[in-house]
Amino acid sequence: MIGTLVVDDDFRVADVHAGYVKSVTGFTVVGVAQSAAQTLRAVQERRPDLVLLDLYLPDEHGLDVMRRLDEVPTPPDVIVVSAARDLASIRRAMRQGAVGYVVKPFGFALLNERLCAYRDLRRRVAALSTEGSQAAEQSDIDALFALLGGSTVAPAPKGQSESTMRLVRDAVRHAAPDISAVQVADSVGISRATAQRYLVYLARHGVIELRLQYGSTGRPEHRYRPRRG
Amino acid sequence: MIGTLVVDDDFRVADVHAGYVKSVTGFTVVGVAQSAAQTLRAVQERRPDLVLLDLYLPDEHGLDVMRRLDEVPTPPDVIVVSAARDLASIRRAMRQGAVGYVVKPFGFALLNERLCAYRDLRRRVAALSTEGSQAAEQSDIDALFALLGGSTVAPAPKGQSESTMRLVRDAVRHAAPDISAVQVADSVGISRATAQRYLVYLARHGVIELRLQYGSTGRPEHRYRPRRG
DNA sequence: TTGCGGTTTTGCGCGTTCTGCTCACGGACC
DNA sequence: GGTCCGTGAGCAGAACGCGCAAAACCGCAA
Repeated sequence: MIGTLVVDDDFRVADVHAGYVKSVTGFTVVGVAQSAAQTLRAVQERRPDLVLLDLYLPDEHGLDVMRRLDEVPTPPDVIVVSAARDLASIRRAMRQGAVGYVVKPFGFALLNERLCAYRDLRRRVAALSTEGSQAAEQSDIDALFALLGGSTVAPAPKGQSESTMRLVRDAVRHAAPDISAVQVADSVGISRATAQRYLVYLARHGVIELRLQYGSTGRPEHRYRPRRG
Repeated sequence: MIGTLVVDDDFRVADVHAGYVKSVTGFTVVGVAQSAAQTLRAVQERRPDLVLLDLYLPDEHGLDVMRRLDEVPTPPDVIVVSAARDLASIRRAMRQGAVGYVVKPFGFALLNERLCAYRDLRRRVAALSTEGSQAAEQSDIDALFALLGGSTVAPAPKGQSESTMRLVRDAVRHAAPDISAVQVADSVGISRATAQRYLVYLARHGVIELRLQYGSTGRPEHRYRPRRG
């Protein structure tokens, strides 16, 4: 079990995040903190493996807190969870060794993906440490760093391109609250048929959600939305 | 140019590494250090972008040095260079935000690959920072973390020449607002196949940007444009 | 309640165009 | 004269748009 500390200045948001974490197999929530002071104390007392760290805290900036997390005997890993999307914060988080960075607000799917990637990383580390030879090969190290990036996307669907996939996914992600196939086609600049092909693929793989819109005459319209818990 | 500080307790090894770094286009060596104290001073004085950090230093362990590098005004990135292959060191280096970990002894090819990956990462960051909106998308952040893994592409510039690369790059740079593969081929005076080979390489390494042109029937055309606002 | 026509949307095969890969040719450097 | 590196030509297939048929709903009448 991966003990996780959830940090957010808004306790309702923290609760939602904690709920997400709990429903991912292999993860438990060992505490919830709403300030830098609470975070540091919780890390020292509960010894979490992972911290979901918000950056906007009332008493201190999250990235400064993060730097001090290294000073405890068993420093936790950190996934930054913030509405801050400026490059400076992202870059600094990376430099300080964050294993992930998700922008709020986000749905369950995104966090689930990151947590699973982190779980894979830990599993790989555990597998290496139990192997007879204590010496890791360069290829093992490379594999670990590659897991940091996360096997985020399925590399190559058949007959579909990565660029178009991103366009369609972003179109759905920015649509509020949902969007139809023709709207996606119009927004991206592709034909309806192509848009539908990609939407079906994304829905089948759980990246987006499908809802049927009834009411008017004719066949019900498929409306897509980004996956929320 | 990416200013690099090479750190190794053995000055001959440091010299070899410095030679490697210098021969990678885009990198310069701004200093060489053989101890923790020298490293810290050099970082403060020379402000390198990147540090090739050995772990076995006479006065202090490299990972402890690394932690203190964050405290300077412009903290550098770190690639760990060490004969230590134990999981604890590797794990801690990752947690502290190392962008790479190469085990000694290694050849030029390996270091070259890592440096190229790091250069791609910087280019990507620079491209994002010059884009009008300061707000990065989640997908952009994901891409940045994926570049940390680096194993995404084989950065072997094999079968390509430097002069042709410049020709293709300049052709894209002077095209407004974007240009197709056949147009590049026509403009430079090479075949379409060759132009495409170079364009793919440049796009993969973040020098130019790729956009798909939809609308007409048939496979969409790849249109390339230089990276900037 | 059930069946039928109308309507709108999805789903799929097909043709089209561009890409990416493979292989053979030509020049340069030994 | 052999070997290697970069290029050009040709071909399989990747990824799109078009158009039609089937699907799935609603309304209405029997």
